[in-house]
Amino acid sequence: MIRLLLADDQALVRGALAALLDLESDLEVVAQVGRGDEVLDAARSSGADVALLDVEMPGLDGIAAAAALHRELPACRALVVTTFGRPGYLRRALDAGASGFVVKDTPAEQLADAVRRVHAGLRAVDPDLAIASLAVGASPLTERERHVLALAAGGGTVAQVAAEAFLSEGTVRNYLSAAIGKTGARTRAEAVRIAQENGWL
Amino acid sequence: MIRLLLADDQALVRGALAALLDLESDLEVVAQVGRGDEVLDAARSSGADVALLDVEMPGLDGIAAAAALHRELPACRALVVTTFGRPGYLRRALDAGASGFVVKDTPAEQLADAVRRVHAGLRAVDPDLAIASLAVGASPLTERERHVLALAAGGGTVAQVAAEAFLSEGTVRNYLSAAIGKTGARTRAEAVRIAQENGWL
DNA sequence: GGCAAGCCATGACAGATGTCATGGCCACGT
DNA sequence: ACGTGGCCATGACATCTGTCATGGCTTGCC
Repeated sequence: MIRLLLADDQALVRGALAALLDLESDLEVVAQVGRGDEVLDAARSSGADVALLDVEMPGLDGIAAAAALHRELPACRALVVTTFGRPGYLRRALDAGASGFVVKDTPAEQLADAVRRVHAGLRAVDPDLAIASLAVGASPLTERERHVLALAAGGGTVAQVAAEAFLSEGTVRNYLSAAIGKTGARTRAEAVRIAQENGWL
Repeated sequence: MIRLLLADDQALVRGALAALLDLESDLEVVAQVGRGDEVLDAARSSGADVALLDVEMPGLDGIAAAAALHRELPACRALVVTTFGRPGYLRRALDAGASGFVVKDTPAEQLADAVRRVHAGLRAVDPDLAIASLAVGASPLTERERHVLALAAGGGTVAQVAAEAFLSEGTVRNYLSAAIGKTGARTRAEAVRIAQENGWL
């Protein structure tokens, strides 16, 4: 019997996944949480074998939660389940020590298989996404560029971003310009969109 | 026995919801689709009593699908189930003839109740969201302003938007300026973000 | 008809944005 | 030690954006 932990901020989806997985005779949902920062404690106290983690969660995102699990509780494997098949997410999830990565587009029948593969010590990765990840590659942005672009993503002006990042306005403009060039965008807003789609923020 | 149609583009969520609802003795999932433009046909051929519609779907969004159902097949009630609790969505869904509106944050137990209420001819609406919808009110944007802002949301330059909308650049700037003013934003990007959060696009 | 209100459309102008050239600093290979 | 390449930081300049004033058009209301 494989013991499962579910982490997803949408209660309806969490409950529905629990119902789906409980139908399998060899699977058992032993814990459910709605925040990333509750994953570690819940995994410890429930003795889960596999944790299904959504990427988008309050408190701590699913990738950071996977990293924490891998470090503190390596016996509990992490399987990241996400809405958005952004290539950068896959790479970051694997770097964080996740054993599997599944998009919510995949047929329901394959989820239980992915859980079993992960529990057996194998990897479970969406093949299409793996190819896309290779094609897109790692983020071309430097740390400062990423940071400034993330601040600008909120829609604030250069002056606001400069104040938040403790940089001069000219420097902020320069980083944004570099980010625009590297993403192949023509405006700041387009650069934000492209970076988000690729999971670079 | 209430007959259900599920429409959600994420196969995993769709399957999981089906598993959850099939656990209820008085509910039966008779059809599942992954695109909005397949809803009407599926509802007709399956004779569903209630349709659970996600808002974000390819082909036709859930709100438009609800409108089509209401017009062509009034015997089948529409219950909109969405990830994003954007106030504008609720208003537009009700205008389109939907009988209920549920956010995916709500506890799983309440979904079956919402289905039963809708089937009984009652309305099922998230109370918090109803209040938020009243507070935000309808979109302050005119049709042209909304259209131009939606085009600009992609991150394109004014010249590109002007070409797509067959307007002069000055006019496009004027609409964007009006949209920025009405949303209380300070930049175009911020106006896009605010409009999206309120479901005005 | 006369009039006000609202939407559509445009151009001129001030201010914000994106590009470029420049320079300091650090790590790396020779 | 020296040069190379990469990242960080800044200011000057051309371009683009957002604001404003203006006018035509339709709609609804005395």
